[in-house]
Amino acid sequence: MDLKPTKPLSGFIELLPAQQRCFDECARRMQEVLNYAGYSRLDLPAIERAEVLTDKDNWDEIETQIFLFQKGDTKMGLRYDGTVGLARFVAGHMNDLAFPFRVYQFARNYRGERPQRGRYREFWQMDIDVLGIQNLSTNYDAEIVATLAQMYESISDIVGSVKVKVGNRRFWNAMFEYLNLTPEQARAVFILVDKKDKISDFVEGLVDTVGADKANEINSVFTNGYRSFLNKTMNLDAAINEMDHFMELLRVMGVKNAEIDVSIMRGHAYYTGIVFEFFSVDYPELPAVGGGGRYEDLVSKFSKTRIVGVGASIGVSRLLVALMEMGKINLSKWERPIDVAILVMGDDNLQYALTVESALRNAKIPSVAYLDADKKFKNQIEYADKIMAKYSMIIGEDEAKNNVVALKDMATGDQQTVSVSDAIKLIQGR
RNA sequence: GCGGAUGUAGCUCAGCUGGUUAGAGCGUCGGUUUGUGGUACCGAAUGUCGCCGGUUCGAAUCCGGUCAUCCGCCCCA
Repeated sequence: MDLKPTKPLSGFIELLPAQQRCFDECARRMQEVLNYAGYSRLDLPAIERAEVLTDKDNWDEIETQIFLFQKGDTKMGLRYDGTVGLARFVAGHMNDLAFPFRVYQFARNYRGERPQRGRYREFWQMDIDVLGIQNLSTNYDAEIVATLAQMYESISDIVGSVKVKVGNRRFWNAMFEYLNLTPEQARAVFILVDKKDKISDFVEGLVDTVGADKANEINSVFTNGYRSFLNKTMNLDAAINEMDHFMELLRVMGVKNAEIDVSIMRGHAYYTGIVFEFFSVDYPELPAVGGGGRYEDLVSKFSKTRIVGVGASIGVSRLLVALMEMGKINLSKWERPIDVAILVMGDDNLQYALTVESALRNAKIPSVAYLDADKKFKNQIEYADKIMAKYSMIIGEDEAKNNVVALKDMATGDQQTVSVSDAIKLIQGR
């Protein structure tokens, strides 16, 4: 008989138990930060109607990378991020929500594209949004960045520290207006700036697109700084002041490692103002590990009410799984879930062993009994060793008869015969 | 969709210019007298050498195709 493959599909992730415990702990800490920051969790369906996931505006971008399928006459697909579902949800439950609405999702998302390092077809993402009706102060933009920074900080002992780079779409729109670019030129420059760090012929590209003079001015944003465009137009002033105010708020909220980098654009069509991306300081080879920005009219395809907001996401898989695959996360503290292995010398002693196991578990000591009680002792203690139990508790005829256990410290090899209650005290260090 | 690399045991890989029954380490299972592990020793199981075709007396090895995986590009998080 042909054996079927044991590997998951390309781009899908499986974690080993210790890795999963580490992942869960990181997720727990980040969600704890969100709870204190007043965010409610939303757990939406992974599958949405195809018409919800796609529309004519972004069909070309999305159609090639989305998992689409059909049941009967219903076309559906797997969500590729949290934003679309959130927009649908908010539009449908506006009466039940209080705005500004702070909300997060921690969920698997799916992209059908070809995988590469740090990019998966199924991945966990933490989506964080603040939504307002009609208006929402850009102060929330700063607050959400501060919240993200705290989330990263909460796991920095595991994944290292991050820095955040801040850009502004509004600044570039004002620039394009100031330079009188055609929409086609603006779009081309936008893409060039977005890719600036990746390409070597940035300036040449600008010259080809807008001519030498304007290319020079655009490039001077990076050589002389964005503030050199103050006092040119009202919109430029507004955008520049917005960035400076934003950075001032980050400073007040204690965000470290924040800097303006106007080349941060983010490809998404829906961002309209401040945008930001988080990068690993300790592992600069990783792509952005999170980011987001301000958007307008998110909900317009579901509702006539104008909803604006600021959203961000943390690529949890990208960050954690990539580091695990690189061997950069010390998993030793996640590899020891069990404190006590109860070794049972023969079926006759099983019942007593089970009462001991219950006593340990009631005392909140993670413990497992080796229930193949007729297996050789050697196999049992090898198992205790393999799961890295701190203690073995050996239960044979004598122990069962006298209501005691032989407690063995697996690191030192020391062994003593004590009552169950004394064993619990010893294990708990009292 | 495009380009590059790689497909041999559960895992990591070795097999030089084609030559009989295909190897190592790790892991798994068993054993070194059946209440003492991490070390050591002995033994065992497991492969149609990714798939199809071609060249050849003979192919894991050479050639073509195909599929898959990884890396990169496009695009994106």
